[in-house]
Amino acid sequence: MMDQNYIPQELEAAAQQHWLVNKSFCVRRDDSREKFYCLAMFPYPSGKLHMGHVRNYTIADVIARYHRMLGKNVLQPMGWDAFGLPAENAAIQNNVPPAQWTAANIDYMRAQLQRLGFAYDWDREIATCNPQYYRWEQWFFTRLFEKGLAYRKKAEVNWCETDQTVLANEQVVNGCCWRCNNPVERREIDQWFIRITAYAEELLTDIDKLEHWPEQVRTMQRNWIGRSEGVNLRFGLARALLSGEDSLEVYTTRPDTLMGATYVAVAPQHPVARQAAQSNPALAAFIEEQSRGKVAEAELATMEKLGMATGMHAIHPLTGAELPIWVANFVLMSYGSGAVMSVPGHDERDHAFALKYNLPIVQVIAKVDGDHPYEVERWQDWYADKSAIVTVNSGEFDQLDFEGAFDAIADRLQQQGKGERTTNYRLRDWGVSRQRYWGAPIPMINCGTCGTVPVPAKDLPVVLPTDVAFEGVSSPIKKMPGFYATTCPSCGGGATRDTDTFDTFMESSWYYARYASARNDEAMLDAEADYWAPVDQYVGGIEHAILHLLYARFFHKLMRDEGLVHSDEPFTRLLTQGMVLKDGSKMSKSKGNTVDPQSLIDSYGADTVRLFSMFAAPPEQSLEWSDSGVEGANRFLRRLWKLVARQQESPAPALDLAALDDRQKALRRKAHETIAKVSDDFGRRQTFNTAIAAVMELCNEVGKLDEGIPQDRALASEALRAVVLMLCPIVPHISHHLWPLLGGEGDVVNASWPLVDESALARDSVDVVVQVNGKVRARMSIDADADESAVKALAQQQPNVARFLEGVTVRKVIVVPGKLVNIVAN
RNA sequence: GCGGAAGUGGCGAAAUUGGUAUACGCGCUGGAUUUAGGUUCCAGUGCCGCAAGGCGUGAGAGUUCGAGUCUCUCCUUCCGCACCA
Repeated sequence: MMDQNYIPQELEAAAQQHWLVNKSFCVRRDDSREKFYCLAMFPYPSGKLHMGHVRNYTIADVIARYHRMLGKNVLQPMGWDAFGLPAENAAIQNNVPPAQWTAANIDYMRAQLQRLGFAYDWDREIATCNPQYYRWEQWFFTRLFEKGLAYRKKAEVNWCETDQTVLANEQVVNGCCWRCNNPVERREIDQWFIRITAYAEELLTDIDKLEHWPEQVRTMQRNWIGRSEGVNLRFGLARALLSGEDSLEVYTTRPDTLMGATYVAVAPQHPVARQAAQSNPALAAFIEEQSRGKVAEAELATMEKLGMATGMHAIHPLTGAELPIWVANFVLMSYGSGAVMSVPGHDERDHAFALKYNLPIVQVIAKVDGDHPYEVERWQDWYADKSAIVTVNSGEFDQLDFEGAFDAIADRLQQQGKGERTTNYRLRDWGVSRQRYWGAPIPMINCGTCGTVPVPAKDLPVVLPTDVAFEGVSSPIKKMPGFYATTCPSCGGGATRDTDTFDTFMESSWYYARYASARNDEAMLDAEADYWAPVDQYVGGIEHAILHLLYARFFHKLMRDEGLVHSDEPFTRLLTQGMVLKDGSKMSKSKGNTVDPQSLIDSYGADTVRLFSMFAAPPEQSLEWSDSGVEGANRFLRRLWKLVARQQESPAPALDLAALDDRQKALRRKAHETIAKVSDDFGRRQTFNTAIAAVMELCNEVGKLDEGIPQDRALASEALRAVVLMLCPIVPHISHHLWPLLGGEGDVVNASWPLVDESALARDSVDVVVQVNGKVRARMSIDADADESAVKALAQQQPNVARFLEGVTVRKVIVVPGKLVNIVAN
């Protein structure tokens, strides 16, 4: 006899123990079934789970369990993005080595995940700080180096003084460090880069293949890669530079406006600017000020245009005119060649700059219909519309449309060896060196004789020492000769290791593939990875729309080209879950509006927390936290428990379909309509909130059945079995216990998703709404197979309809079969 | 500035293909059970109106027999990018 009261704590522990002992979610290759790889973005082991984790992992778990019930071979692994700065901060604050802090956090959070009942294959668990994991990353990096895809260069980087480290462009948010929010400085330092720009075109075009990704993410990646078509062209220099350089390269997407160029502007860091500054202290001071780079980028965009003349001149490649070269604060050294041809007649920035410094402004583009005389303030309205413009004041290139002018001028430059068509990208190569301790050591050795030498595969991994003490904020291994002193693999002489570590985005760029061959110590990836890849469903936060998801796509292509996998993209379907809010704003420690999942699990059980998370909003939308909503979720589970308990009191007879009356047929129809709707919500729409609502409706109907009537009990039994199956992915623990009580065989986690009995959906009669001029005036129940003219006649006979038709003429009657009749009359 | 998403009861939300606006849940009101509180159960709950009925999906227009849904203009909020030549 089952307990009349729902007590989740004990039954959840029992279910979890059952799954663990039976290794219910440990999977291996099975070619007889379709595979399904479901993955949630792995957590950073920060200490304990927060509500965002719970939501993320619940969504993925529901999807994984649903596909398992469809009969697929489902892999859902879990691991730890274990390297990173917080471990060092904790080490410095609490005097605990990062490795120890991280391991303790992992143990605690693993227990929390298990307490939530997630269907993970724990045999595949990985932690990126484990040398067995990062050795393959080190090996792969040396392969990239050998292929010329990884290189070292001195580069100006974003330097965070607080964290003592370099940041990727992507880690600079509004000119400040993404992590500590302090202003970022610029410094020149030796760095390792990976040539992501070599894959820019493929990364861009393959976005089109990601049809099951949110459009928002695809757009963001397209913009980030930032492809543009234009021309690289060279202005002659009136006097050659000291370096011997006698031309100045610029990039433009609008060569059609070349005849309107009246000056050339270079970035403050440009060689031309530097040389000019040598004999011009005022210019030197200006450049120094502009290079300080303390200004947030958002302000930069709206900042006043500032500049100084260099006194140097450039020779226009087509007219031969001498144009002044200016240093301008709005020209970026990092895009194109760091120099632009300025066309103040048509470019807003060039225009503002020309007005300010009294430089000539020439119109060379006109609107094609000619109705609109050129007005400097208004040209932006039509200048960008390349389909409706024509060149003017451009000598032999006059009266051409955009493409005509583009081609004529590009061809001319090409003929004269002064320029060529080019494609430019906003995307920069990926700087992966970090001057931090808690990361994977970069497997490179600097030898005084041989230069930079990769650590040979047989010597990998380069193990990060974990028994360290921090003095200040800087990396301890930089002061550990035991770590960095080594011999050159090439000449055998004394040499030093690189003491930098990899950007932690390196580890998260390929972990999804490693789960498939997590215990292989012979290779980075093997045939198992090829079997499971790509991930069929990836679930994570929108905050990774660019960084992680672009790097992972890049890595997948690198691994493909190394022969490790044979697909082009790592994630077939992407679901970006919304934020968890409380009182209208994002839950965060700083706002003090967090809810600790652990205390909720302790008081209500994991199923209640899971149910609320899935019920309160669709997965992509933000979720407003509500304590009473959690109560409601728990109340529903208690009701469900009681419905099943009531079933246990007297056994249900076999269902006798022929004996059902209309009321009973309606209930059975409701049950099967619900199965159809919930299947669609789970599979196609991924709207679990409406699926749950539909199941609740069905339960409300089941509650109205009369247990004194044998066939009512039979119907309740059938409906409740379907309810338990449909809820199983969301609330697996209670389902595990209710399933055998309802006569289910075996573990419910291995049961099949319920099927719709089409015959149950049939209707003898349908309810139809009757409108007069679009307003509902009556409802009528009619035979399901009534023909249209009969429906029209019946509709007009409804008393309340007839009342509204008095004194007017019926003009038209529209019939939507099975739904409504609209009588148009006046 | 550019790009994207959204705006529906007191609240979270639903309405999937242009066809009954507000399903489901929360909250609230009344009632039953209870010594009481809580739990549980029953009934009610968009607004105005005694009713008939009218009004109602950010604002305004349009298309249509019919618009939360489509088109245009505008407002607001959130998110992303931001001098990219």
